[in-house]
Amino acid sequence: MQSRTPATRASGRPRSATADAAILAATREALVELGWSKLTLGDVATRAGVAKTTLYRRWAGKNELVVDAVAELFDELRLPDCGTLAADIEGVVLQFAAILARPEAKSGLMAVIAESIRDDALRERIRASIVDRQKRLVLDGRARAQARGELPPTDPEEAARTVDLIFDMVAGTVVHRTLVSARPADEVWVRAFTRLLLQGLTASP
Amino acid sequence: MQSRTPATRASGRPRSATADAAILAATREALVELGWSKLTLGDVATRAGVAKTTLYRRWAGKNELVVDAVAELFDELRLPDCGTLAADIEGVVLQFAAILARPEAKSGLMAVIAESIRDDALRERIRASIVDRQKRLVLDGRARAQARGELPPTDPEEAARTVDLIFDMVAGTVVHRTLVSARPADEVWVRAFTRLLLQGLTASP
DNA sequence: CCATTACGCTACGACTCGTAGCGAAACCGC
DNA sequence: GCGGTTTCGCTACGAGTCGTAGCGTAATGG
Repeated sequence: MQSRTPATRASGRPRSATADAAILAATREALVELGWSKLTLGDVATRAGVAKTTLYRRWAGKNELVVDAVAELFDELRLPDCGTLAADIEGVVLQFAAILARPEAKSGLMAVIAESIRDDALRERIRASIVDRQKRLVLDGRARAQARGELPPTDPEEAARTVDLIFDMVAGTVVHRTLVSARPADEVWVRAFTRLLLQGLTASP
Repeated sequence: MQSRTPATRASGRPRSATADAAILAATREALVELGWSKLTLGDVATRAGVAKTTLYRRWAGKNELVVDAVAELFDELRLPDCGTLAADIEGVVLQFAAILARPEAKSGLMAVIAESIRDDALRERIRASIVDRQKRLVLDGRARAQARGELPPTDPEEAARTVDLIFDMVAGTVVHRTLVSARPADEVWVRAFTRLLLQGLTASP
């Protein structure tokens, strides 16, 4: 979404909002049927019922389009309040895993992340529209656990550093399980993962 | 490497082994300079000094070629014996992070994993030549730690299940840190990660 | 020496890309 | 209503890549 500042807004025919929605939906549909590599902008345009040139007027290319299409999948992500830190983690990880289980997320997410390695602007777009919203859940969850007394209090500076680490552990582990090991992150697995994350390897069973 | 079973081996001109090495090296070179998306087989062939048709005789396509080229990067991965579990983990994670820091690994690994989502044969190829070797390090490291008495003994069945989880946590976290968060997995970070992995979130500082 | 396989080279149709140009449509302020 | 402005749909285009076929040559083994 390239937000058009009201200052820049001039008179003229406005862009169709329904076209935006149709294009993004068509992109996800094409991701499911064709996957990333065989997805073409011409095909998406046909599916959405718009001209190919309209796509190029709004997005720089395939990468940016897919980022926006996939980002909408993560809109539903919420931090539940289940009473304990363990339950909160299990709840949010299960939501995350459910999104990653959808074929349009699998096909699109890894591909755009791979592309972002040589494209800083794309990485920033992914960070702003996908990653940061996930990281906020970790931040909020940790703050809530400290308020409950489940975690030892730390100074804010130390906490910020740790949140980055925890975030990489949670998101990275679930992504690896789902996309590399290609096995489902179901309730049994999430429980074992949460226990390991909270208690560590050295804890006795 | 499509191993030719000696039974199938017939007479005729043998395939050039030096050509194989030149092609894989050229592939990594192209990955560094062009990245995954702009890498073409015609370009690789030119760099390697072979004909484009030779490439297609040995590999089914871009995906399989890059898997083999990237797999060689992980040959150097070894499990050190540093005396303690914590030191062993830090050592192997630092090696893994060093490989992932190389641009040819960054550009190629995520891309082929993304492709493998819609291609089971490719996923199997990645598993056999890249993932399984990494997982073996976790398996050996855990066995050694139990022999030292650093981990509580578990029955072999339970251990196998846990190794999968630990592997996803270690590999997933390092990959996410390096490729998604795009920050270096240096010694300071690895120490903090190891501590969290061993002691868990609830441990007091 | 002969069968067999790999190699280098060229050429090819099919496809996708991203852009340009055009007329028509939709919205603004006057 | 009436210009000015922007978007839209459509068509067409050169450029680039793909994967394959065909051919003559080079390197093995029996």
